Amino acid sequence: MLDEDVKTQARSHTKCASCPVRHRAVCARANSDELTLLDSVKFYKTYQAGQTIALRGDPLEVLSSVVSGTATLSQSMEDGRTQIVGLLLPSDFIGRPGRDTVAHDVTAVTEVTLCCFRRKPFENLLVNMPHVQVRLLEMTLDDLDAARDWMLLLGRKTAREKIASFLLLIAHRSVANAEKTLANEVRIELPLSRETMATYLGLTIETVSRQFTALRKDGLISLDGTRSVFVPDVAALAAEVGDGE
Amino acid sequence: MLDEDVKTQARSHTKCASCPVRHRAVCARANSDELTLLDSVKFYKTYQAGQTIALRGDPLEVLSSVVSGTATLSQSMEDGRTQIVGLLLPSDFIGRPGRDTVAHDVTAVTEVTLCCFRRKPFENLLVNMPHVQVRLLEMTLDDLDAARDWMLLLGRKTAREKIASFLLLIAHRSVANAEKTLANEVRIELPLSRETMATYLGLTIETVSRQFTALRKDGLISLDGTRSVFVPDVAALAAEVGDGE
DNA sequence: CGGCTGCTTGACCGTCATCAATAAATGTGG
DNA sequence: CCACATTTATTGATGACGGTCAAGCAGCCG
Repeated sequence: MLDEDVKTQARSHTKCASCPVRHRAVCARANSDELTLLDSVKFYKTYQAGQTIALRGDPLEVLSSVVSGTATLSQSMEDGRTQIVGLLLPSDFIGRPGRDTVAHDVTAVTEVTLCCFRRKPFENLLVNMPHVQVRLLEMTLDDLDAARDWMLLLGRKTAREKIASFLLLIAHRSVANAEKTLANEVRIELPLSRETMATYLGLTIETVSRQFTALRKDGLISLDGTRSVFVPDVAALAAEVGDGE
Repeated sequence: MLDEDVKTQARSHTKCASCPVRHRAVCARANSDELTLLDSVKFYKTYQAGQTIALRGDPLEVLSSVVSGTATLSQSMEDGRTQIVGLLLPSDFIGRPGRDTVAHDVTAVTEVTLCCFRRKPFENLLVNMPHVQVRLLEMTLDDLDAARDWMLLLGRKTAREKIASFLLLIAHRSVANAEKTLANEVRIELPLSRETMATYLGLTIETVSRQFTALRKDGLISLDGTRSVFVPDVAALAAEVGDGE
């Protein structure tokens, strides 16, 4: 992990009890004893939009949960072709106990605040935190399912279907806070630029842009600026997905 | 899971001690106590090539390890487009403790023998098998890394790169038994048909076939029949991958 | 107001999918 | 073991989808 350029306020602590991701993150099922353990070793860290949080191959010294903001996991080829292999939204876990190097590049796309644990102490504590251990397995399995869903998107879906899938994914994840169900119409605030979306969807920026225009002309979405999307008929957009999600 | 058409010899037991995947599967780190527990509840089951092992949405009653043969995990859209999201080779684990329905279709591509555990008893035993629990998390994390590597392949690689990546993947996995390193030249026995490869690589069968002939004409591989590939210069083939694998 | 960055639109082209016709491999019954 | 049928693989012709290159446009900040 990179330490430079970290804001000074970054290392402020916050009580777990008032943590916005307390009930969704790796600590979701922790009992009070476990929470006390975690609380004693955690520290916050904030990254600015665009900053690199970790690079593949780096020594893996810190594990963390996303508290706020959006980050990406990505994988690159030598010639620069890049694929985002995971979106990291609040409550997502970064890093892998039992491994000593970083497997994928991690980048902040908005300002990101992480709740961090040094890896070794965390691994040692883990044996005394069975609920955390179980939650970690559960979250990893969820990530695996999500990755496999994305493989269908990358391998088989058309550009239009990819965009529709992405919009609905963001819609779902942003209401996940409250209820799990979506209204008939939704306003979505995109956390990603066109370029980042393209990298996530296995497309180019031009194709992403064209598909947004096409969906707008077809009345399936309307745009307010470039980051705010209004979906007047969620079911109609969902019909563009093909299936699966 | 489907019970019909299962061979009668299928439920024969085999001692764990003589199991070919004893040191790589979910039981790899099990101590003798844990192994005794597993041994008491496990049963073998064999599926013929082409048989469906489980379908998405089915109640998830059985977890298992692949003992021999090859199976696929796949995800389909309503119109029939299908993406294979995981190859299941000997030692791989099938199913997910803590979930009650099957997440992906599982299909035998060769004759497959599974070492099965009923889910509920297995989950109950799991709390008394810490080494199995840890191994399961480790294997899940490995699967996640593999899935993410595949996302790069599906999203960004050319057809030629995909085929080269696939050949090397199979080469690596088939020598994983012995040492982890590859010789200068390798003979690969493909466990998959052209069609199944296409479904795995996000291509069509025609494109797969064309790329095989292209690689053959370029002297990077030679074919003996349709399933046996000889790679005279592994490094040369690896140079076709672009990166990553 | 200019300059920057990010987005959109257009013209063109390449890779891979589609459709279609062999060819090779595999299986079956006489 | 060979004729025949069926499945699987290869090869060809053609076209569409999305990539590439390039120009214009919009929002943002000094």
